[in-house]
Amino acid sequence: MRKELQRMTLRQLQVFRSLCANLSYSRTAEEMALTQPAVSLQMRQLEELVGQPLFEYVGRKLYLTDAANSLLAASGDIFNRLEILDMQLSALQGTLHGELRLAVASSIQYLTPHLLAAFRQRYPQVSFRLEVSTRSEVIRRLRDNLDDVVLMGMVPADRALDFFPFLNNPVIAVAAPDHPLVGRQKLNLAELESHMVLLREVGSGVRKACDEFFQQKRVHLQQMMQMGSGETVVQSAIAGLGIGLVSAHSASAWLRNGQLARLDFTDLPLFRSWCAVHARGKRLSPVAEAFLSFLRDERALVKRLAEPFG
DNA sequence: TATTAGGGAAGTGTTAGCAT
DNA sequence: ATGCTAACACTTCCCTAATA
Repeated sequence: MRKELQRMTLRQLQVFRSLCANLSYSRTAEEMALTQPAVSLQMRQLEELVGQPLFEYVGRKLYLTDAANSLLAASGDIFNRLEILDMQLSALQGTLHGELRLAVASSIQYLTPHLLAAFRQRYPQVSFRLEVSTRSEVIRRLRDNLDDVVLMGMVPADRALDFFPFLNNPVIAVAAPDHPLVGRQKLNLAELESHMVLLREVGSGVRKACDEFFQQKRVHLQQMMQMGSGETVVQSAIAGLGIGLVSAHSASAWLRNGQLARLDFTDLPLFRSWCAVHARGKRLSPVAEAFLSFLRDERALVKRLAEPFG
């Protein structure tokens, strides 16, 4: 490694990251409680160590150079590592504290807060940053290493991922209480072919599971509408648009209060699993490790938490 | 808005002297 | 040998004021 780089200080990187975010020397100075010349000087010295310019002006606007983008990514790693160290040190003193960064696919968003609450009961010093996104967005976040742990169904086949299932994710058929199929027992899947069926959007885990399931069972839907989210499928079913196929976790509240009825198909529910996922080889923080152990070792508790949603 | 100059305060590293 | 402390020099940080 070039000797100069090793003389880079954490202070310089802090200022650098702030400047990258603010794209203004004076705003950075304000944010870091420095004077503006101090920021300017720190950056000039950092540029000297790096051996290349980090910022350039085009007109009045400040832009990052390629070197700055590389440094930004590297400094992100460095500060993440320090955060992990901080957690490790606190774990050595007997308490686990720090932030768990979690991204979840939208269908599991209702259950997640209950998982977090139970986890926090055990580790009261832990805080959370929760990101709720679509399945494809969650996959992108996994690739960009933006979170500690991801919860999703239908984990993409990718060798670079480590995952394990921690909870059943039943996909059920629901409809408005006045739907003609409500009340009939042991329905055959072929019945779906003569009714309007509401499905999640392509790319969602539930949709992927349904498509594979129908193909396997040789069911060919005649009338189908695609909705943008589990929430919308549920609301469309309530509104009487048709039969919705959704994760039981997203329909439970409306099943309980009677706005939705569950249809009794012999081949349903379709059992999939919720999985905890992270990039293989990722250095997990102690908090992330503890959360994964919690999901892995406390199946009974997790299952109990999920019951109101099943 | 960014840079430069000059200076005080704080931090860091080196050395020597002493104790264990 | 090893560890601790104090003294000193050097470096770094960040300020104000002036300037491009």
